[in-house]
Amino acid sequence: MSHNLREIIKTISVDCVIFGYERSMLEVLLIRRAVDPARGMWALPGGFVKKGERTSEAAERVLHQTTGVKDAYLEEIGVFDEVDRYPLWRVFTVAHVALISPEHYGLTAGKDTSDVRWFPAHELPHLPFDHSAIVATALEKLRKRVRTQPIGFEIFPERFTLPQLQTLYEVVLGKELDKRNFRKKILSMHFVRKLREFDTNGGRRPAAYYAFDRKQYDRLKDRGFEFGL
Amino acid sequence: MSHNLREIIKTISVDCVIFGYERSMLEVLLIRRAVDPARGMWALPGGFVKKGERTSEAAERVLHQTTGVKDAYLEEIGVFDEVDRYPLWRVFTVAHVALISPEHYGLTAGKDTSDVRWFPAHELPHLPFDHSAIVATALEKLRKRVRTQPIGFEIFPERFTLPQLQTLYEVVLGKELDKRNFRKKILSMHFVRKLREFDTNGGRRPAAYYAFDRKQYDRLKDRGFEFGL
DNA sequence: CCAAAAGTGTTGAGAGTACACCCATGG
DNA sequence: CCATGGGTGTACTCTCAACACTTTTGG
Repeated sequence: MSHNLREIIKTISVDCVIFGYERSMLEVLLIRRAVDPARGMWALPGGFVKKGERTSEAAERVLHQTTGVKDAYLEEIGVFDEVDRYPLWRVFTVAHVALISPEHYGLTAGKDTSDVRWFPAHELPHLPFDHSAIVATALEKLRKRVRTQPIGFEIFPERFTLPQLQTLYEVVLGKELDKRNFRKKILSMHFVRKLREFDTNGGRRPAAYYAFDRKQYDRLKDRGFEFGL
Repeated sequence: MSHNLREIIKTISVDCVIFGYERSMLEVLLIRRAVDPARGMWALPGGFVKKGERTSEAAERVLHQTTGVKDAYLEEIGVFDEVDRYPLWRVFTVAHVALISPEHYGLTAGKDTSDVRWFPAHELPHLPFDHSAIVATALEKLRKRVRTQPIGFEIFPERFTLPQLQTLYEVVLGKELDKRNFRKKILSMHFVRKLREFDTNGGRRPAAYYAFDRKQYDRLKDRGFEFGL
């Protein structure tokens, strides 16, 4: 083992596809690369793994450094390791997906906002290396996950309306859902509870706010239930 | 890039959990380690990745070397990288699951059979490193997979009986299934067709042999359907 | 009073589940 | 003729999918 556990391992990196949900859109957080290769391009946040660190820890570190968020949903998607994916030397990268609530996220916390930005997941700029493939895989993973366990907790602020939640599902799944069936389904799971507050924005009937019931939510997640939509 | 693409990368290895189905049991292929560390112990087949190779290719190579099988179902399960998982130096391993049909498998092809053996998946010997955790994760993966797409094609010989297929599912899922419901389900998918041959072994009514219909099977797999059992 | 989105129930079809008896063979 | 496992059908329940109108607000 190395003496210096903070030294980096140049062969192994992590990259994070960080999803957030804002303005009724699924968005991905990109950073502007400050160093070569691909300096100046928008790319996935990532970095090399350190000697005393696991890849999952490296991914948490990257997430924390770019967003200030800890303890978010963060999951490995897979290894990306085409031989020439990185131009300078051989790098194996372990890709991760994260879901965070932009509200929890202090984007400008100590950072110049000009080098970290949300982009709509379906209108990303051209990305360097194999980052486009990584994003595509992350989206796929998200689509599968959405079908086997509820999302929302990780990606939403404290309170939200059911139409907002529905829009999230529609964006992720890429298809429209029936309002009534969606509500029926969500409410039957009992992991959200209605608040006595209302979203009074706009010329329309106010939408009731809901909040997640953490206990129920965790219980359901552990059981690993089906979520057919 | 290195000049010698066949040189190994000592930081990254692959390990394969190779499942087979025989004697009505789900089995795992282990090899007896010929070198230190853990020389003489039964362990997962694996090896270091080479410089000109992807991890998926390394896994295919390992599978081919130990079984003679190419083009089997082989999928990444994840990275296992506890800092001290390997006693000599830091090694990140990318674990894979494979399903093969023991019939296709020339176990003794050029190999001394004493150092490669099937073990019942639920009665494995004590394994070195983190290999037990890898097997546990592989089994979990298999359980999930079994629910979203049919297995059998990869793991079964050319022809098989429905009771055999049912037993496979029971072993993987760890619960008994109703004969009638199972047959109804399988037959309704039309990816198996009945042959005019029968398994006449034993003092019982002969079981009809079936074979997979590759086209239908692939079509279903692509659609990614639900397989509730 | 108009536009815009929130909210609300019912019905029919299909899938899953539970369940018991007869059949073909080898010994 | 007996033991062993193979093979078959039906009824009930529950979940999913389709579908239209009323409500509340801001402008």
